[in-house]
Amino acid sequence: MKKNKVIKQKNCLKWTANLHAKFMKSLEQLGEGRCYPKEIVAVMDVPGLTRMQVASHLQKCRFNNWRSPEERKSNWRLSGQESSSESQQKSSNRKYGTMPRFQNNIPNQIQKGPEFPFSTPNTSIGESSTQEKLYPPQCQEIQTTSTMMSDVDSENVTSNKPGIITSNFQQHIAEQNVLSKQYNRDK
DNA sequence: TACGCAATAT
DNA sequence: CATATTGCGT
Repeated sequence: MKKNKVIKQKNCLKWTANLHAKFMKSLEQLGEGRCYPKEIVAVMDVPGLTRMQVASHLQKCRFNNWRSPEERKSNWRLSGQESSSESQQKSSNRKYGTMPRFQNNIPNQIQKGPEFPFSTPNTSIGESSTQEKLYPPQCQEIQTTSTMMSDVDSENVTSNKPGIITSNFQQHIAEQNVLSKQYNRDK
């Protein structure tokens, strides 16, 4: 036997807003109904990224819009509230290459806002009547994703340092690297 | 084969 | 909790 497979790493890819943005961009680029994980990976051209990871993330995105870990940090309260609405698709069609909700419009107009939505409600807890996005039984809301433009940088959890800074002019804070090791081992 | 998704594992 | 991995159906 030979020893190989040194490149076998079990990296827990950290889906940051940046990476996620690129991910979405690729989706739009490919087009609706054509976002195959393989293609996505190809267009993303991110070394280290495997089809599985994309597929896994894609799954979550499809189900719900997926909230970035950073955002998730902000609102984490309340519970319950569920709606029992179901829609059945009577299509034995395979939902291939479907995108998560909304899906950007066709590449017709790029939202280029010289402004950035700045919200600084980061003072503490307390108020937080954030408008929750409820899913009406039938219509879905369309939300425009913030058009972010930044380079790509693959973040490897393996001894990766925040060396790469989002060297850009107007870029919001860099990605925090608060690695919280949450090891919850139940007995 | 590859994708989609549920369940499951870490 | 988030992501990876596995398994099954299509």
